Amino acid sequence: MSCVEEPRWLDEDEQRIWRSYLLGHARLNELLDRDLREHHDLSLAEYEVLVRLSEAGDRSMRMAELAEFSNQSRSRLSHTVDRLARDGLVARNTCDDDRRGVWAILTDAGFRRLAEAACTHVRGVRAYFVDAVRGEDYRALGRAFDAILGNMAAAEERPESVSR
Amino acid sequence: MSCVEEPRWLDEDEQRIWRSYLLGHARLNELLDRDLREHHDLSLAEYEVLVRLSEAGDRSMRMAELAEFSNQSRSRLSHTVDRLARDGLVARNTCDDDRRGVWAILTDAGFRRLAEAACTHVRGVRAYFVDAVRGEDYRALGRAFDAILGNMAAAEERPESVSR
DNA sequence: CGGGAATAGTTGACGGCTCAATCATAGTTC
DNA sequence: GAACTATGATTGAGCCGTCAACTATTCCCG
Repeated sequence: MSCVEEPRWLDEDEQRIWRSYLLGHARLNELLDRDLREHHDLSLAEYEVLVRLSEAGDRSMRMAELAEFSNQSRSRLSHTVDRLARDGLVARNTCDDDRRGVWAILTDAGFRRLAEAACTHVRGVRAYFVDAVRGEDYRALGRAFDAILGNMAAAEERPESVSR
Repeated sequence: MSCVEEPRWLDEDEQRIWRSYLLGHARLNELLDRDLREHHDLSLAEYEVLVRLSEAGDRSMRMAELAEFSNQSRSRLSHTVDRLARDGLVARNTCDDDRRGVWAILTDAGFRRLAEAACTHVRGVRAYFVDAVRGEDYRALGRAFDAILGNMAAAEERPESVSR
């Protein structure tokens, strides 16, 4: 299926900024992922899961909730937790009150690994992201992504989407 | 290998914005990728390659250069071009003056497919990114990612990196 | 010229992600 | 309570990306 009418194309500035964002994100992600893999044998996705578990009460969370918080599909989370469980960093426990459900639990080994990795990771996030941007622009960046998120959420509500 | 000394942790605002960015990017990317795949059977990576080729003189580019411009490793580009060539959207031509080299060439079918896809894609980039952000914040976002890119490039020059 | 280093690109194995199908359990309706 | 539907999570196939090894060509330097 293709698009029925010409869109408003991006002007030069709009395009330049869009591409800075694309390139910047790609490079940053690559760097942070590599740091975690090299030094701590964790992918960004795995790290994210450990972080969210560590912040939860009892260091545990239901799979569906964990999927949301760690920005992964349920299926992807299943696989990620498989790997983390294989390495002993997370354990699974079936849920008593809803026996379809499963709790993912951060083990002590998982907590220790996270503590080490967080140190490296935060250092990177600071050096390459937070501290690289002027404070005023940093706040603007926050507003920008909040707007993007809000707008996407609103678009999902609306009946006819952008693409045809 | 782990990190030797405590980093300066992110304060609440820094962290909130960092996470907005992570989530916003994840959702946006998902959406744009899905639009391209559903309507035009192209991944974002494939789309990017077609775009860069279409902008080059003669609709063709050396593989190494194309890899840079489309933000992919050379190896990844090889695979991506494999797929595009299999679908007849790109052709390969060995280079006359440097016989190690290969030209990737956008075919007519590739150009047509790109024209269709661009329409959908630009519409999405506009709706979900460019037009979702206030003009002032949009420019700030550009400055932010330019700073991030500049800073990473500078860091690569320096001897000792952030991670240990 | 000859040999070693550098460069262009490809390949294949492996791991991660997506998608659709599946299983098990829970809720709902008559 | 039987049948349907909805929900929570997993599975496996297939595609994509990464990494290290490889081939082929060119460059450099004595």
